Amino acid sequence: MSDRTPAPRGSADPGSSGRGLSALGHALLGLLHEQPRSGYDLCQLFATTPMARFSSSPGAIYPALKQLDTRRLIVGTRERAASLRPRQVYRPTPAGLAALTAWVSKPVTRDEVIFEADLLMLRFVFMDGLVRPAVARRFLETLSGLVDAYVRELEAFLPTVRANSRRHGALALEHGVERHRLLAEWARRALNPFKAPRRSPRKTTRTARSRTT
Amino acid sequence: MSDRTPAPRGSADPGSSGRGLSALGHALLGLLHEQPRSGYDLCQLFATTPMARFSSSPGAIYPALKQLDTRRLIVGTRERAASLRPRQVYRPTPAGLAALTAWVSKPVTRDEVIFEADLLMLRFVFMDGLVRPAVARRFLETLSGLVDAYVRELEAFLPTVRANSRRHGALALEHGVERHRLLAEWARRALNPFKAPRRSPRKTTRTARSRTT
DNA sequence: TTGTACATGTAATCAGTTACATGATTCT
DNA sequence: AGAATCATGTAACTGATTACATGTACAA
Repeated sequence: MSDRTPAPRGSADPGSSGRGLSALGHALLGLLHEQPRSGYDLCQLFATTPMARFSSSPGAIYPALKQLDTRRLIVGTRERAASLRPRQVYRPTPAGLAALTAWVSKPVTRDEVIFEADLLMLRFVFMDGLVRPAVARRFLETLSGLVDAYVRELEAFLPTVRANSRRHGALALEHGVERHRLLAEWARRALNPFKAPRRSPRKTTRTARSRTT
Repeated sequence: MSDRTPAPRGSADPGSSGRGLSALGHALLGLLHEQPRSGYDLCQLFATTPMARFSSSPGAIYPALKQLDTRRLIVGTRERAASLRPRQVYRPTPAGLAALTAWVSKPVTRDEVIFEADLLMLRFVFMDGLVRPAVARRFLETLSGLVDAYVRELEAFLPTVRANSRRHGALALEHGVERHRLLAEWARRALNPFKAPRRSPRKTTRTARSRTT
C-alpha cells in the first residue's frame, strides 16, 4: 500500500485567490448551485437531511460562506433589507461555478476512494447538470476500477488477518471487502445509462429523458 | 432527523485525569493491547495496512502516545537503552485497559452509526478477547437495530429526492441505503455464533469451526 | 407576554496535517 | 561511502466543534 499523496496545497484554482477550498467550501458551492440559499437554509439542510453526513454547525458554515464571498465565488442578495438582521441569499458567481466544475471534474484517486468516499459521492451528485455526461461517465469508470483494485488489496490481507487476529478482526475486514464490492457494483450500475444508447442514428428522444420535473 | 448529541465533554472516565481521549488515543490503546509496539511500529501499521482508514502521521501519533503516557494509560519500556535514540515500546497499564474496555463497551448510538461507522468497527475489533461475549453480542444487536432504523430514515427521503433532484442525487441516496442494509446484514451475520449453541450440552464442535486456516 | 423558530455571527479550543529537524543503524 | 530505513520528535497552520451572543418575527 503506497503512502498518502502530499497534495500540492496552495496553487492556483480557477477564479479564486489564495489556496484551495475546504471540503465544506465545495459542498456549499454545490448546494448553492442546486438552488440559492441562506446560511440558515444550509444549516437546516445539514440538520435535517442525509446531507448531515457532511455535517456542520453554524460555527463552520457562516465563516465558510464569508470566505466564499470574499473570494467572489458566491454573491449574496439581501432579502428583508430594511430589517436589522437581513437574510442573505447566496448563489455561485461564474467563478464559483468554474471552481465547482473543476472540483467535481478532478480525477478520482485511490486515496479518495479510501479516505473520502463520501466526498466522492458528493462530487458525483453535484456533477449532475453541471458537466458533460462524458465527465460523469469517466468518473464512474475510474471509480469502479480503483475500487476493484482496493478490494483486491483488502483481500490480500484476509489470510493474514484470519491467521493472526482474533475473529472480530477478520469479520471487520470482510465487511470492508463487501462494502467496497458494493460500491464498485453501484458504480457499474450507475454507468449503464451512459452505455445503453450506442446504436440508432436519430438523436434526442432518449437524451430528453432527464428533464422530467 | 434529530440533531447531533452534544456529548458531555470533560467528565470522568476510568483511570484518566483530564478530559476524554480522542479517537486516535483509543485506537492506539487498542493496538497496544493487541501487542506492545513502538511509535514507529504504529506509524508503519497505519501506513501499510487497512488500519490506514484511521490514518495518521507521526505528527499525530507521537503526541498522542505522550499524552497516553502522561495519563498513565500506557507505559513504555526502553529498548536499546544505551543508544541516544532508544526505542520505546508501549503497552497499556491496567488503567489503560480499563479505559479501553469502557470505550469499546459504551452503548452504540444513532450518531455513531451515521458519523463514525468506522470507529464503531474499530470498537468491535478491539472488543475481541477483552470483554465478555455478551457485550459484543449486545453491541451487534444494538448496531443492527440502529442501522435498520437509519435505513428507514433514508428510505423516507427516496421519494422526495427522486422527484426533486436530478438523477445523481437519487443514485447516491440509493447507495447510502444499500450500504447501510449491508452493514445491518453483516451485524446479524456476525451475531450468529453468539446465538447458535443454545441447545446441545456437549460443547465445542460447532464453535471450533472458524479456525479453518 | 412568553416562548419558539428564524437568522447571523464570534471566541475558545482542539485534533490533526504538513513539513521539517535530528540522528542512528543497516544494507549495498 | 552513501543510501535507505529505523526512530522520534517539534512548529506552524488549518479546519472544525462547542458554546455562547444577539436580535427579529410570529404564534399561543
